[in-house]
Amino acid sequence: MSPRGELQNERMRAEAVEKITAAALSVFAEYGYAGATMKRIAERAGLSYGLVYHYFPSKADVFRSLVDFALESTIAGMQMILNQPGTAWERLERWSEVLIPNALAGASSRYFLIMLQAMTQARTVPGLLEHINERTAVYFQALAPVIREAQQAGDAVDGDPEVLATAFLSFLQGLALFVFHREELAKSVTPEMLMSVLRKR
Amino acid sequence: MSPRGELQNERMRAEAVEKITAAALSVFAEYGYAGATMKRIAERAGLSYGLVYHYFPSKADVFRSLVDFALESTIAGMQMILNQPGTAWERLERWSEVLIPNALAGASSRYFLIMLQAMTQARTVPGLLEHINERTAVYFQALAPVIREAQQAGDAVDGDPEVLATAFLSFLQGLALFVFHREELAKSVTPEMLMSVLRKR
DNA sequence: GTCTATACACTGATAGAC
DNA sequence: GTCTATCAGTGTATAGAC
Repeated sequence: MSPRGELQNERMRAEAVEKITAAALSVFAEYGYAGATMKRIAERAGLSYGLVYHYFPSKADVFRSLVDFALESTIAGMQMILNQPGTAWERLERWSEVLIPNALAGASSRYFLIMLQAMTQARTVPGLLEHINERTAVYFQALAPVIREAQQAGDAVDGDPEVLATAFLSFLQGLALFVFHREELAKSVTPEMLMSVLRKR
Repeated sequence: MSPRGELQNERMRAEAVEKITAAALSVFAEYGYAGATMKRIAERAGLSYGLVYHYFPSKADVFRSLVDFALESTIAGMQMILNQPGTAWERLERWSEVLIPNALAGASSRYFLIMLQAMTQARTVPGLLEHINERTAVYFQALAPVIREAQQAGDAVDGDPEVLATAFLSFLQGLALFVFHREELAKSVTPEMLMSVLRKR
């Protein structure tokens, strides 16, 4: 029997981590941080209990990695869209059109749930709250100037751009929550409704 | 020593239940259902561990009583305001003006957090999810006709009234979430912003 | 790299004294 | 009515075999 190549090992590891991450995503979204168990994550991943600890030092670290991915990928997506050409209002509209399906359907909707779980009950995870506050600040830093630009163009309603950004993001997170309980209704909410928070009357 | 009167006993019980409820409200809001412990609730109430179980059969029951109070009191408040005289739009505005401060400040803001916790991670509490879905249906049943009336009067935007109600309530719940992380910003959100979701353009 | 078995701490709930 | 002590169950994390 020839020894496994380093490349093959790397692939096995990547696959295991992938399985654990996917399972953890669904378990945390469903049960919350405290309610989720490592046993359940291992089962849903189809791996043994011990192996999860081979790849992640602790339950908190599994959760942190999910939160980080959720934060970084949405931030990257936002910045990409907001930096494209077009008027400020058009760029905000384009972002909404991406955001709404993401928050309400598909795999990425789970990440919105994870963020919700993290924000509501991750006080027990050391440093997580600070990290979230730090990274979500980026949303405001990126959004506020665009909103201000839209105000100057006469498209967006008057008011503190950061407050408007807060309203916008709150609305979005709230929608992700309602998908669980009123799925059909929540999925009928349109990007236009989200934009109505910012639109000049 | 004269025996305690029945009246005095009743008062002691009411006081203990009050203390437990207040403590549980803050602990559940802070840690979530699974993360909260009966020990912590007893400590925060300033009572012994055993006494909590003397008044509540289980942790789930403590939580359920909070969720129930949150649901029933907001439903009662909503129905009272929506049944007052005035145009449909005026009544919706009046409700928003009550809702925003409630969701964002004071003791009742905690109840919004409890509802959030219940909706995100109360799968483990038997029957709770069904109960929530049942009772929140009342919101839609009460809101939809008023929104439809406002549409006919030309004040509210077109679209399925239930979907609009979903957007409205999602926004509100999302705001309650952001109070924890961006308190000053969230508190600057106005009833007018909430109403913009429904307003005809 | 993957697994099973186990140590150790914590939590929900109960029993029984005062 | 209020308390302390305790039981049974569960959960995180680790050890060590293959």
